[in-house]
Amino acid sequence: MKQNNVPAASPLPPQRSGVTITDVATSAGVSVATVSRALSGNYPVAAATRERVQHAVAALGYVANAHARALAGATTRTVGIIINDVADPFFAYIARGVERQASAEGRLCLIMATHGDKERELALVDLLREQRTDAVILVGGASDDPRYRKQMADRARALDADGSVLVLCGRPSLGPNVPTKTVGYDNEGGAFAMTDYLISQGHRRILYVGGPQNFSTTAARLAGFRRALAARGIEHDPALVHEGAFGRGFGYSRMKEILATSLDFTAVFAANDMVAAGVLQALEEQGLRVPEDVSLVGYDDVPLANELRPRLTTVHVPLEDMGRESVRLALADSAHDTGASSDNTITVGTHIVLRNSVAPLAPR
Amino acid sequence: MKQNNVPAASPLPPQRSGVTITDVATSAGVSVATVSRALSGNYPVAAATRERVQHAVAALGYVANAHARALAGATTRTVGIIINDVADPFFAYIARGVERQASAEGRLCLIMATHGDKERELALVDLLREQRTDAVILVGGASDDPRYRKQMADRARALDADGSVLVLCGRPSLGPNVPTKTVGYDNEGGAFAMTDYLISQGHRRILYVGGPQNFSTTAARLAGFRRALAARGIEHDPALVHEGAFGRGFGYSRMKEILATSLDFTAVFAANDMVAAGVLQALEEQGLRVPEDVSLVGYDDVPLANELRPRLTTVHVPLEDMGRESVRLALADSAHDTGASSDNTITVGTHIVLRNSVAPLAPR
DNA sequence: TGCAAAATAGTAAACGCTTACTATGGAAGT
DNA sequence: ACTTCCATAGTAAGCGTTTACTATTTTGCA
Repeated sequence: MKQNNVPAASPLPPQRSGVTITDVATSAGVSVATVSRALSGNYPVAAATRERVQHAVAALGYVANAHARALAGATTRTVGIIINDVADPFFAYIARGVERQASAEGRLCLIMATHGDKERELALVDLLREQRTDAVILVGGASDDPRYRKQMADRARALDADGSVLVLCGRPSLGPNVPTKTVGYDNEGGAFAMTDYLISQGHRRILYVGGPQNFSTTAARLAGFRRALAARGIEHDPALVHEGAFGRGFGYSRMKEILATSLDFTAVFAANDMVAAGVLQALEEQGLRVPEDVSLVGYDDVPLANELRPRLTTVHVPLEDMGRESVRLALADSAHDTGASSDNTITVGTHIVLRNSVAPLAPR
Repeated sequence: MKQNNVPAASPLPPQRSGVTITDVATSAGVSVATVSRALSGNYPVAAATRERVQHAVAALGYVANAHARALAGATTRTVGIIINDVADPFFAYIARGVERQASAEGRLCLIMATHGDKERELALVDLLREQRTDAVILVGGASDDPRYRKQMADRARALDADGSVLVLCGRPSLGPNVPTKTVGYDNEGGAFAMTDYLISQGHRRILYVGGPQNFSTTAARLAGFRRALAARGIEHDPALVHEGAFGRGFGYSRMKEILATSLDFTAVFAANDMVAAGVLQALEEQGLRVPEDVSLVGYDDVPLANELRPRLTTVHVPLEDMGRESVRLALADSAHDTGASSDNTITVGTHIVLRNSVAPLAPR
């Protein structure tokens, strides 16, 4: 079907044929400069000329070569975003915000996934650096490995030197002298509020399940959890915290294991909603009712939370907004650096949303 | 914090400083050609020289400019993917497959969202054309508007002429003479199988809810639905099919409306799992039990299906595989065009997965 | 009626890399 | 010891745009 009647020539090399601006210029009978100007519209071109150019463009199906443009011009009109996994709702919603805002600001969006591998993350930042994106947005918690931090800091500096910017979305600063922008949310505060709510419902022995170890997000949530306990004068039992991972699978399997022991608890604080879904299944399979027998809460408030039965009480995090703010902040014209530093940090709020997975502790 | 002690110079122009290959060459005391070769490794370079180059690269934090490389070389090592919405699991899982396979084949992934706007979709294809991506993957069902089809066909040809390729993932062909590749799944067959299953359970009056009108996916699913009915000699009642949209919101609101009428049905076939979730909520609010009072099935088998209660019986579609296959197919070396056309179409299978949302119809 | 100032259009120099060609030096062959 | 070859390295010509400059018309006004 792709055959025309030309006698099959020798196997063509992968010819990147492509209509160029020169073709358009020739076809319209003007110079390439004029074509460029007629298209970008940043320089006066006579109406008649512009029209001829547009006709030629349409006739030839010309579209500019973004790479040539990026090379000659100053900006690539592209932002890069690095997330763990495209299909994980936590990241997907942030990515949606990024994509929407980028698109609203006329930018394309280069997306890459680390699959939780921090070495890969470093490599991806370099890949994005090669692309000369206007910004690179790093999403989600980070490892607290010092070597890794140093390497990332180096990249932040390189990006800055290139006129780009590294924005940390939902992840802690790389240090006071590292040129980055940050949009964060109150992880510790959300965990505090949720824990306090559980306590107010009479719970004292609260199991904390999930979140990778040595990970900023886990650390912050756990800190809020512990602070709330301390604030109410409740002794902290290390046997009740079970770090591990953020997935549904981890929630399920770890809860199964715990259920096989005789650990005593009346509520479970899952490190995020996915973990909560796994925990819920384990509880369900054990014949334990939520919230009658055990209360359960999550974190993030992804749509899934509202589909679970019982509907999950959780901490709402404005994921999409975070994505939007990240690109807004990244693209904010920090050119007029009026000494008074334009704010390089945005913090969005979290709040708990009460649904049906928590019940007051009945006196036993 | 980004302040250093240098007396604030006059407002620097947005200088895209950047270490270039020339800097590396100078620093290593070799020519740029040698640096290029040492890095790409496609031409012999003395070990000692290569080492000096690598030192210089590391010392300067050099990364190649992908745009210059794309301009000079032949490929951009980038694939583009156009989806409806980054956060919709149907698309997110396909996107995950695309991202993973692209990354496995050393490609970057440019992702864009249409928000269901077909004009925007056309514009996005052009944007990707500007980027000279090695392939552009169009995901999900398509409008059957002829004008739109023609425009898309033009773009497919342009892409083909540029040495790129348009791949249709889960969407019908643009016509016999349009150069595209396709990875599809058996929409009609899945719907047929599911409907037949419902019938085998005794259901005769099955409500079909969801799916945009004049949309390829809707048409195919509905076709399978009707064919199954016909095969069993069941009269088709037009009052039972309610097209509209693919979202949870549509499923919920339309089901509410239907429940307010006296329409008679014993099972609901939701156009996809999201719609099913909405339908389920409406049913639940009405005090109807699933599957005791009404059976419910969905389509796609996104993870949500397994979180609903009852767990949703649905049609499994290997979304991630489809994404993977799309890039595999797109990047397959169709250079050795041995007359015998290498296959430009892949079709993945679907199958129904039985869970708990369907019950045999009890004789009333 | 002239002449300066707009308004337009053209020329050509980057932008940072890849790669065909060309050059150089020593190893190998006789 | 003198060619003939390799193995390396360098030169320079693009790749398709943008944009400072420069050149040519027009237009506006005295």
